[in-house]
Amino acid sequence: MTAPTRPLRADARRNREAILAAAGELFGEQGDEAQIEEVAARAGLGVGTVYRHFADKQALLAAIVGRRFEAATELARSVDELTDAGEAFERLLYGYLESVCADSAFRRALLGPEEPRWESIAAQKEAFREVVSRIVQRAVDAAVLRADFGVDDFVRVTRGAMANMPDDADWRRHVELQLEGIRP
Amino acid sequence: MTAPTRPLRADARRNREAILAAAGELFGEQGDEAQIEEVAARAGLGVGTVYRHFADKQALLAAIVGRRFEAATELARSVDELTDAGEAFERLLYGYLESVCADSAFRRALLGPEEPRWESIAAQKEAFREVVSRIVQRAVDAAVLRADFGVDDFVRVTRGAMANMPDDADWRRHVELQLEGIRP
DNA sequence: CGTGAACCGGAATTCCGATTCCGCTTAGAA
DNA sequence: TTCTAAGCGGAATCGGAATTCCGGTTCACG
Repeated sequence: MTAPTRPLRADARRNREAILAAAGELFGEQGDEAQIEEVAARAGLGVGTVYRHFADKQALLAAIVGRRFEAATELARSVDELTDAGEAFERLLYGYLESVCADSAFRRALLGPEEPRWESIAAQKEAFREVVSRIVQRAVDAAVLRADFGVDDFVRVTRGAMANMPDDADWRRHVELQLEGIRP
Repeated sequence: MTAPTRPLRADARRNREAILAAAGELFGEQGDEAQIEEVAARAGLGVGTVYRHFADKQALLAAIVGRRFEAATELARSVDELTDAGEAFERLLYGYLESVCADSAFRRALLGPEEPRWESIAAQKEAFREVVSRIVQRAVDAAVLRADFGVDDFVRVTRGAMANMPDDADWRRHVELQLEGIRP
């Protein structure tokens, strides 16, 4: 598949990071409305350079969102170490939602419908889902969550909270209400 | 304010309705992505005619969304007639959500942040909110809802459900879970 | 150093949907 | 029936953002 690509030249690698950093900030603030030209400017580069590293805007967006998923998966893995299933679940829930709250591109990617648009990060999504699934199952077994609660419900609850972002007080209140409803 | 506008010519009135009908369908299916040219085509008219009736795309969108709000308010008023406060609340909740589910432009207008964009329908929104407020209050007084439940929570819960649309099974399940959480 | 493959910058181009413009048509008052 | 203000159609224009292109620059290997 991926031909034996020789490593990037040092400056190119640096620039690539600068682009990802700039895009991370801008997409985080403005979602996909942020413009490539602005990303390039914030990275201190020309648009041409952005396009040398990413085929198109969508690819850049996907790179960012993919990273967020990876971070979320890492969070999930780390809370899964906790002995207390209930605590693991709550930490996952809030930790995940906080990361979503902080990035509107991530948020929109999650709230929007599955589109062919996000094919490229299907693997990351799946990885996250798997760990979440495990944590939810543990919480159910520990009778911290109602017996019929499943991963899909986790998705519903979190999407619900996202719909009340970015105001912090707002979504937290909504999560509290929901927590009342998903206990046994 | 509104100058003594003489009534529209018969054909113009008919066309205006055709445009609203076409736009209602298209925006309902595709949200604001639907194109004016398509609206005009479905109404069997030219784009110029659409612009003769509505200043711009946003105005047309607002006209549609405003109508949805009015319908929702009417629904709310009618369930407010019911004696049983609990039933009134549930009928409002589900009735409202069903109408939202059926129209993606309405949904997006509700899910998106308040923008100056929707100024023109502020009155309709406010009217709806007021009736909802009354119904929620009755439900709280009747101890059908937890004492600290307010209109804002109604907004949170419904936004939450919308985030899980348009799949029907999905949002209904989510509402059920939430209902568990908002009872006393 | 000397070279050339990799890179970079950013003006120019492409795309695409909203909006305008104006000559033609028609309802409906006289 | 006539006349004209109100309406209509849709090609042409505008605008704003993505993407391309290519002459000039820079790393890094010999």
